Amino acid sequence: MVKGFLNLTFSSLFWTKQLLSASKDKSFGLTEASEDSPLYMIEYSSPNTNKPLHLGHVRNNLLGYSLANILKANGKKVVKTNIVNDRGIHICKSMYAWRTWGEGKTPESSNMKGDHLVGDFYVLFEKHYRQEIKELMENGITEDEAKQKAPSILEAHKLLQKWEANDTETRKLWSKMNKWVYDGFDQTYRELGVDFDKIYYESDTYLVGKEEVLKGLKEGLFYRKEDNSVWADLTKEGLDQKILLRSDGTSVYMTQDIGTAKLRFKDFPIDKMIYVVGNEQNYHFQVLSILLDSLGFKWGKDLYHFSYGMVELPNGKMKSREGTVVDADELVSGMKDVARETSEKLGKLEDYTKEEAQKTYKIIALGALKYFILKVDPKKNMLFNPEESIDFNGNTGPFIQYTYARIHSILRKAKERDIVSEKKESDIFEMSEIEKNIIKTISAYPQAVKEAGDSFSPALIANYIYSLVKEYNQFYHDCPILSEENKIIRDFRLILSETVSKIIKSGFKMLGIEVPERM
RNA sequence: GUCCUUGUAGUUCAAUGGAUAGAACGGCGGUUUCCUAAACCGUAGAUUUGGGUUCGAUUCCCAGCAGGGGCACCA
Repeated sequence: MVKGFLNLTFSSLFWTKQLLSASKDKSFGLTEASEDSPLYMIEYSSPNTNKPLHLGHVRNNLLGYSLANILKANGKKVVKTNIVNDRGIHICKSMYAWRTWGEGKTPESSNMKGDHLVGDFYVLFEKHYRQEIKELMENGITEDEAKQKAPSILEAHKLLQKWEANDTETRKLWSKMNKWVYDGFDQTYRELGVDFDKIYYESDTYLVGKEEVLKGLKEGLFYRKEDNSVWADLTKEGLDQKILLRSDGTSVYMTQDIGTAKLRFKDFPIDKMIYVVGNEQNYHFQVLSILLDSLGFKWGKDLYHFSYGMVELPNGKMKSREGTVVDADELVSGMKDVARETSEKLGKLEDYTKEEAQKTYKIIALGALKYFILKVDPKKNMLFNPEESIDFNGNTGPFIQYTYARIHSILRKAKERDIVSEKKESDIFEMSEIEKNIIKTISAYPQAVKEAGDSFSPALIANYIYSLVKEYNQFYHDCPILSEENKIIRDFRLILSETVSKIIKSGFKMLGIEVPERM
């Protein structure tokens, strides 16, 4: 007993038993889903189709994908879903700009990813729009009025109305441009290594939401104002009034989310619905939960808003209008360049073919990016400095990948020398403190997985893996493995190393990060 | 204005009410005839302020200060 704490020591035999049980278990720390496991649906990504994905989406995508893996590892059934906001004024702005100034440009003709092309027209729209507002204001019109009366915005609204009225030509243009965007998104998703089991489109769900709202109106849950708009009164819940249908009858974000939710629960036997959406929408989801509940959906009350923090840049928030966004595609390709340069400088992969090397650069680049983002508590805002943030040394993805690669280098050599380590309990040697510590950490893996699942936190996995690797590197530095003459100790250390690498791979898989055999 | 949220080394991040607040980057100083030095070791350096609860508070409560976000017929 020291200062009221009970300090226990265990024998080497105890620790070898712990290690062997972890080593022999093929899915150590993981729980398989069974027939009656609950089904979790996770919505993430949820892009608008008027611009390419940026750093904020990257955090969302990585968190959503990782969360899905973590829940699977905890024995849940998981359906990953994406709600694509494919309709609305934003895409109409791009459509108007393309039709007006696009000169028939296509992704092929301009050699551009479709999402970037469409995004450029959105920016072009905003530029013209701002100019028009400025001119109107110089003619003595108030800012509010100018924003509504500018010719560009009137045209965009006209397109939106035509879209809602199913105008053939408008729908054709809309389909064409959205298709460009989807091709671009698919490429980015593939690059990031994220995927979905089921994609919903708001153009398919908004009418369902509208029906629900009108039904609620009939039942007296909502009320209609003189101007024909429909509202929910949430003052009883301590909130305010919320608009559900505009005076022209068109639906808003909230309405669409109600429709999407209804469709999803019709399509899947969902036990828990998780929305991976930024914390700027906390209020929205609070309201959505109440509205779904009052509309009689029993699952409304316990929907879970996985509310993550914003990604900030050194000079503040990302603002698309001010051009201070970090583009997802550029980010990834920049990371790959740095990975390649670093690797070439160190001369590590000289006997690799170009393809093999390229593949490894990608694994390292994405490892760095993903780990950097996922190691931070999802709930908190995080700062991203494009110049300094992504490092390959220290507490980083590549540091952990490097440890994995070194272990596998040893395991390859062991194989070459036909060494087959005997997996049997033994206490005939004195284990070092660091070896005991590593086994202690290994034994804590199942608990770490469980806690990450309970608290929906990829950061816990990242931090766990880091501490394991930190300990292992110390051991690697201090203790000979293959060159250890005592075969019992050598085999023990091989098993220890192999088990650590297995956990690195398993934990990183949950984070969506791959590990290289060499680097 | 109102509601929510965050303040920890120079910087970016950790820390279930519990032992000496833990890392990384950056700084300074070391380690390579030895399984990958993208590694390892040493060193200096921090809980926003003031109250309260508690045997014990970075953690819980109240107030101040500072940052971020919400309160749209945007999504």
